Amino acid sequence: MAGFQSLPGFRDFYPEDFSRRQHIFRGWRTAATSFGFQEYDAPVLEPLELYKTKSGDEIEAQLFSFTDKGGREVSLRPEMTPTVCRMVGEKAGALKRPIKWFSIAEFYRYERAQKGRLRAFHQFNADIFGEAGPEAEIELIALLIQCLAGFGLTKDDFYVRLSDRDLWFFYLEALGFNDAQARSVLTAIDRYEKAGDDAFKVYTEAHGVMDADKKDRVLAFLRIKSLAELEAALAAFNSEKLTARLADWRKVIAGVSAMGLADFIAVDLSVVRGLAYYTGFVFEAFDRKGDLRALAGGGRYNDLVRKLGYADLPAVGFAIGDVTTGLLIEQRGLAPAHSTAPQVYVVIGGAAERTAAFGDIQALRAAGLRVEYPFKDLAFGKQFKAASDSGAKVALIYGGDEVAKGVVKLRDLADRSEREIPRDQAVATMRDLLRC
RNA sequence: GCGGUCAUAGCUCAGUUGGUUAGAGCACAAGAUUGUGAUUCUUGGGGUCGCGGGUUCGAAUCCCGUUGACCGCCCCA
Repeated sequence: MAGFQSLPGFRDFYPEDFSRRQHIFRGWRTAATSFGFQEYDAPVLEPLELYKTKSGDEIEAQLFSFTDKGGREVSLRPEMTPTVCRMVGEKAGALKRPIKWFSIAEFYRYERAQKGRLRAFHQFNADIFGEAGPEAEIELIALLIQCLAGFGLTKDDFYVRLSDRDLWFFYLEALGFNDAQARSVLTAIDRYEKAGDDAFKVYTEAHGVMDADKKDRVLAFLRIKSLAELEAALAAFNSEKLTARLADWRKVIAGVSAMGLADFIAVDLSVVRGLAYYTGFVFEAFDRKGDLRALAGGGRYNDLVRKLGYADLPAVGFAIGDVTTGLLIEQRGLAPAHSTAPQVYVVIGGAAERTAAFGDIQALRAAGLRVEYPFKDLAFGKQFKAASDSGAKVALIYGGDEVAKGVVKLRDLADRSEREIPRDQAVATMRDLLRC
């Protein structure tokens, strides 16, 4: 193969691919605006320091970073959260609360590409700033569900696992773990589903063998599958912190249930999410069959805006990726066939008829209809095949007889019925027929 | 960053122990068909066999390197 390849992990979007991508973006945007979120955008290139401050120096290995011609250390954005925190932080004093924003943007990570994970990908991000209570979680979880359900995906296709980092810390504290030990336990929890008992190796190396009774209680917590089980597990502890967290859990579950979305969510404390800046509820969406990577992930990050140098502003947010979402839509056969097909295909008899047709074609297009016609004179048979292949609903036929009579023949391409309409009513008739 | 599998037309693939000019289906284009589309038939364009080197009289085929894709590990904001 001569010529050039695209860079590893980067994709070309041919019209068919682009059409699928637009379908996904449209679904996300429709969901977000119906929830009252406002769209924003930001630079693709940011100071490297922004990401190091948020995630630590190790993050640089995973970034598309370089030194620009002015000697600045910069990076293509690997995520939106630090950027949106900056934007909100800069104007925090002037923004009405709650701040509900979303974006659809491309991100870049210097990682080995795998199924469902590329070096350049798009994400939908939604965040709520300025609301410390679980009302923000209810709103975002409902939006996350709608961002997938809007494509026709159901509770049998995906679900949202809900967990809570604060709850874990309070629970581990009540069991007698110190802070360093608790962090190490959470790392093990994160790996437990995949690695089994080996997940505790790091803990054992750092803090010695865990007391068998404590470990049982950690693993029991991990297996909790419902709010009722959670309440039962915590009943024995007389901890104000745990009681307060439990009250928030009841609010979230009750709110989501009242929206009729209970079947989409599962209590699953095995979700703790890798990086440590999450401060409360965390959640991830997965496909039910479990053969894809996570569809979406998010959680509360109350300290991040302050950590970046701005006001103390509570926040919760999530992101959905286009790659995994696209794979799931594809797998379930929910991808649309033609989203930008012409509505009208104009069939033209010859050179003289072409002149007549052009006037009407321009008028129809100016009226907002999607209209297509063949560049070259073709046999009628060819033109009807092309009309049918194009996905158009109707054909307008400009033959010698029609033009002479001042009419145009309108053919329904589905049932092949035909009728004549006066040329001067073509635009009005077509607008009416196609409802625009 | 580490390991495994793979790479032939736009797509899916065939190609014998190394042997002449590398094939098929689909797709695309033209014609049969100058006023009616999903059929059929005919014809056509399109390949430096991922790239580079080596072995050989001769390489799509064997060897080495390299690039990319897929799978797993690390990581997953």
